[in-house]
Amino acid sequence: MSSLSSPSSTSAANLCSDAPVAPLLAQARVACSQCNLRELCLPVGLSPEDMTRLDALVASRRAVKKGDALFRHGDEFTSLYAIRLGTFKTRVNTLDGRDQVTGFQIAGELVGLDGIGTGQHACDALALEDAEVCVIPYARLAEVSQELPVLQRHFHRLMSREIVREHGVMLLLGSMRAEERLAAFLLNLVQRMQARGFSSREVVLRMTREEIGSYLGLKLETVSRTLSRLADEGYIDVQQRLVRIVDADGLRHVMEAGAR
Amino acid sequence: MSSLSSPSSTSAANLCSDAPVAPLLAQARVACSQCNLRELCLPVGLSPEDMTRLDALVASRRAVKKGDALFRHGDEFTSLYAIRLGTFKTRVNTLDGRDQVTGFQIAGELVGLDGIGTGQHACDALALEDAEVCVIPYARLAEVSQELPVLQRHFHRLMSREIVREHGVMLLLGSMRAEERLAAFLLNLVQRMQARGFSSREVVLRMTREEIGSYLGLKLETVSRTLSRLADEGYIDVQQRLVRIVDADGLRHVMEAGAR
DNA sequence: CGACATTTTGAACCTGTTCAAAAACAGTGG
DNA sequence: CCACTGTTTTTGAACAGGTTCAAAATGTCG
Repeated sequence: MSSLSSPSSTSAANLCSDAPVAPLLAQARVACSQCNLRELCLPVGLSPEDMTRLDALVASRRAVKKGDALFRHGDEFTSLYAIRLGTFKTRVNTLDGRDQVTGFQIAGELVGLDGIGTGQHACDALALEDAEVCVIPYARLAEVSQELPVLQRHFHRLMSREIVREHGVMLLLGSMRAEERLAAFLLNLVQRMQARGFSSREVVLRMTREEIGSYLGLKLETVSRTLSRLADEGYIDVQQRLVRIVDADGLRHVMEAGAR
Repeated sequence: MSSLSSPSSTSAANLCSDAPVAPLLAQARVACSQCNLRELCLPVGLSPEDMTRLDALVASRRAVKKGDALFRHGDEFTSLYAIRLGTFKTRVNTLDGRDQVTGFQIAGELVGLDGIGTGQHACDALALEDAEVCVIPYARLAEVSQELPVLQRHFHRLMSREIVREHGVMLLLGSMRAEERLAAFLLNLVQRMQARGFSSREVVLRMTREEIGSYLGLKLETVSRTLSRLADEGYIDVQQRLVRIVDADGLRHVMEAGAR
């Protein structure tokens, strides 16, 4: 299971770091069928035979160092990326210098769907810590899913879920107050970590207050203040980037408080 | 399916109003290949032959009366809907009574993608005026696109574009001020209408100030006040629901003003 | 025409922002 | 390992944009 914890920098170390642009991992190809994220990632629901087809599809792995971009707005779209290790943020930005974090992605999640529409990526994907992704060439995925209805359906489901996830963010941005946004954010994060075998009581925030603020439509000062308030009220315990969930039900209640 | 609808429409005229649930239009099937929206809708980029396959796919039409639901949150997902006529809003709502308009859809646009993920619709789609849609059974679309790579790609593109559109809304909700939001909203609407052959100088808002407010994360009073302000400043001319764009470049400037 | 919904406008209020400064932390090089 | 520098976080105080509450005006539909 992905060592989300720790500076893992050393483990992502043995890569051929001399590759000019996309450092591909030298290590033996680990197939989807062997991956411990297969229950969360693309292969969900595939039969063993179908999974073999998928193995052939995942061309390579790629390491992305903390702070580096997996892709950037405007880059030609060729592949989707399944995160094996690490955390990413995606963000959109406008010509006039506005930007907005559109999501944080962790192991087992897919990034790059934004590029299918125009053939160019519409956002940046940046590694918040040293990371590793599986490269899935879209053209091949399209071919294979042409023959594998199960895969096609699953892929559609993934895209649809991304749309629905974004609906949720719109709800949050459009109708929640700062405390509610933070509560929702933390609960969501913990829940996703839990699905990956991590504690449901603790999260290490891989992103800065400013990045959280951008995602939640708040200023970093507000994020900081609001976390402090949630701590004062006894819902959480904040120690820098380590957040302990003291009262999850209470947090859920906070999240729903503003609605009537 | 839903036809939450009503005393199934009289004005949607010549439909077999005895249909139990979904009033299907009796009139002769008008194929995609004949539709004047084909350059905007699903068929985009299909060859004449491929278009014939698509014709076979579109099972029926359905009329939806103003105020009625095309589908509702929780309804079983079976089909996508291509809007032939009229305007819809989609909205999500939470158990605790919050809701948020996630988009306004007009002729040539597709609704229902939210349902693919779970097999149930994740939002409501409501007609803002009497409307008519083409019903596209998802199972058949999946089958056909299995054999028509072009269609598959195009469908992927549509979903991806929806994701990117929502990124834009997140940017708006997360980082724009009221005046900027309204400017962006109006410009976007006008632009879409223009692509359908309508004036780029005038729009009739099919939705209330409250609905606009929900979409833009503002209260209806703020929407009203802000429209008045934009009018005072000479960018637009507001007469109830009719908005005339007096100075489009100015509006664009307003939209970008807040960014630095 | 009358009942109801929508829109506009005003005034007080509140939440989150802005500006500012100090504290805590992380990474670098000696 | 420690000192040093730059970044991130916290907290305070004044401010501003949008909300809330309220009432009047305008529209819409039966």
